[in-house]
Amino acid sequence: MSEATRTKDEVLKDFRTREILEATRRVIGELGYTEASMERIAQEAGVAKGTLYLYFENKDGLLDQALDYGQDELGELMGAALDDADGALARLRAAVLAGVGHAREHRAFFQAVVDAGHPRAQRSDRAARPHMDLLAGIIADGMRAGTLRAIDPQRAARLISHAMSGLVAESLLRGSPFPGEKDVDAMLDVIFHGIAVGERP
Amino acid sequence: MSEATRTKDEVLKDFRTREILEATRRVIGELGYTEASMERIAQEAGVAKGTLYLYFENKDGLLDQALDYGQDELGELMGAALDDADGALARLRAAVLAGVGHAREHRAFFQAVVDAGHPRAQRSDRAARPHMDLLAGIIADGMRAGTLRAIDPQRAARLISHAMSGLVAESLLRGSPFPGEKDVDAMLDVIFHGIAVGERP
Amino acid sequence: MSEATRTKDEVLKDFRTREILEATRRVIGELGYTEASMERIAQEAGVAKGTLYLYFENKDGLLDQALDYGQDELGELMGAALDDADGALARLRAAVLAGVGHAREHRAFFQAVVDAGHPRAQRSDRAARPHMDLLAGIIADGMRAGTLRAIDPQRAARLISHAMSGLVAESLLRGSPFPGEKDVDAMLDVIFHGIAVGERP
Amino acid sequence: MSEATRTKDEVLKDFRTREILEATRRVIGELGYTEASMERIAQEAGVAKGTLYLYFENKDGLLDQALDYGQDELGELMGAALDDADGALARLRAAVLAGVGHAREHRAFFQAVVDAGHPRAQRSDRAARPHMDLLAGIIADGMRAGTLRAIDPQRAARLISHAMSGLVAESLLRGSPFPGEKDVDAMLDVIFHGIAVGERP
DNA sequence: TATGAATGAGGATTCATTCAT
DNA sequence: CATGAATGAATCCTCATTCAT
Repeated sequence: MSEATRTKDEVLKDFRTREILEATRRVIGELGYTEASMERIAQEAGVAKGTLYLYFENKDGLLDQALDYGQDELGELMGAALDDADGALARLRAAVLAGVGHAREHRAFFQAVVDAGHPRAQRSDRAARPHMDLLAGIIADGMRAGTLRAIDPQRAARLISHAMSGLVAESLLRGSPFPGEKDVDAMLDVIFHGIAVGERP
Repeated sequence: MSEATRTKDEVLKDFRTREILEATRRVIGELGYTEASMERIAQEAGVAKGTLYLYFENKDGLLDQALDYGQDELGELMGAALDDADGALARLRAAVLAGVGHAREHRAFFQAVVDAGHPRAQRSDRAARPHMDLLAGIIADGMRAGTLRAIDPQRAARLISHAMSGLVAESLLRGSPFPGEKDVDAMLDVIFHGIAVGERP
Repeated sequence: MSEATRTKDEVLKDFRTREILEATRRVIGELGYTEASMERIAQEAGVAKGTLYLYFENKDGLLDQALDYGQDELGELMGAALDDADGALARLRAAVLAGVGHAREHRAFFQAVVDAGHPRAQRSDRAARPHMDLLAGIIADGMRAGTLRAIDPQRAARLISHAMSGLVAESLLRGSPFPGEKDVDAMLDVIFHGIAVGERP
Repeated sequence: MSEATRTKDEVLKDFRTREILEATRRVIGELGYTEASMERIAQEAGVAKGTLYLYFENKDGLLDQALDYGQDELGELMGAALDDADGALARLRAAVLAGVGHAREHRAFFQAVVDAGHPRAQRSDRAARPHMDLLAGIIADGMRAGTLRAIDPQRAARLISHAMSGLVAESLLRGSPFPGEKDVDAMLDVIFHGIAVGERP
């Protein structure tokens, strides 16, 4: 009942919370957003349906937090991938590859995390998405370093994010193989160097 | 009488079909895909629930056709916008502006139409999306004319499409003003000229 | 507009009425009672759905009259079969064989016609079923002629009717071959001679 | 605790299952098969609509099991009635009286249970009806004991079953008083001793 | 009279949420 | 705290019936 106990309880609570969020992600990744039910999530998390309501307000809250959780993780993954990369272009490439790798693990869930147009995304509390800030940061750095043209980093970051999302989405849509390095490089080639011929503005 | 009558009936049927599809689009645009109910769509179309089933097999069929209808309309709008534009870049710009204009009218519905990752999109019979073919065509022409670099037109078209979608999505997400010419141009600037400095490959 | 015309109209009306009743019977015979819809009946009769309501009050009325129609026809069929038969037992046998023959043509419909327990039967205006009166008549005659024991003709007639119905029902239920003469004779053997051994009361 | 609890839960579950089945029977008895709705059954059982789906797969499953439940109960009732009866004829009479008694309690439901021609009966998993086996057993015994003629026990059992069903059905149809001992005896008199005069085959 | 498009009440089923244990 | 049985609002869909043409 002392401080230590309370802390232990909180740790436990955090642990359970995370477990449920990861179960939620797995279910969304497997069944898609619409088909994810509380029943199925509870099953996946190994708890009873009612328990979900001890940790989350309601379904909306659970899904929103699962999104946020995914956002954070995606941001961290992309951030971690930067360690080995040098220069803005290489760093952007590493980040995107990490993002696509994340998508390979979580499929449908990835869409919801990245896609700003997703019905759920519009309701989420959190407008800022960490991985976008990360991309924008790299771009801003690149501009300062003279590697990149003077452009709006936020805009460019969004563009890259949506391009990455689209890459994955297309493969899901067509049932074609998951995008590999070649696909990512082809996409980045356009974003890095443009499609036009001749002088740049 | 038979022929005339049949034709008249068919015209009427087509008219009603279109009315229902447009009502469906409005409802999707307002409530999103998941929340669009047959009840609500019927209300919006000014018909009874049962009437929807005279024109469409079931809910899936209605939503699928609404998507196709949106796809076609978007393709036509973008195609029509090309008449006044000269050169690949100008034509791409015109097409994207037309697409964004379409989105202004239909908001959330636009997402479903453009977004390949949307759950519904994966079920639709139609894998090809006309507006993508259109964009790819412009790019291929531009390459032949020497205005554009040698790239994969399909990939580039997808990139532009997703960028366009993302542009709109972000404004919906943030509640910020709808993207105008300035935003489109900033986005296209990156795609046209790339973000990198220096020699192109 | 004169009497002749009205008569002609009436003839036409009767003709249509009969056509619809026979279509109804075919549909019931094929799909069963529960699955028979106004749509399907209209289709089978070659008229529009609305037309059914010009000839019958509503679905209940149509089904009831179809039952009555079947009752009358069954009675007539069984009556016609008596011409060649001599003696009460032979006449009963002929009647039952005719009834079973009718059932072969109309299957599920027959059940509804004969089965007093059928949900519909309980609502029908007509309590008396002609074929029962016919059977009762034969029995009464047989008693007068000394061929049959002194029993209640009505009760015995009902018993035979239900036995006949059961015979057909079992074959429908088991998917076994339709009852033939052998099955009918085995059933009648019991009713004619009883199952007991020894003196009769 | 685990075993005891599980047992207690199972007992409770069985109890609820039975309650719902009996409610179903009451509703069928009152409204007939076709008109029995899940809504109404839930109301009768004093539970919510959704609860029905915790105990039964769907409507078909519920109705099927209600039939089976009725079949079993009827068979048990008829079986129990045999204890006090001696000799094949007396035993058959006791069984039929028990069957009619069961019908008095459950009226229209009884029809569905006994009537092989009922649409539902044809779908039920269970082709064999216990009370028929019981009757057939008595008859076979009687034949061995020399009390009954050499006949097909199965056929004779079916005949008796349908005769019993018809007896009840007629009283329902006519609104006449429920069949009493006198009616049963009159019916059995025919089946026991036949309607014909003179030598038996 | 005949039609068949339109209607909307009604029915089966699902699933987020609650609450007694 | 945890459970999961129970709930009932909400949803899709069918089909008997009506009515303008």
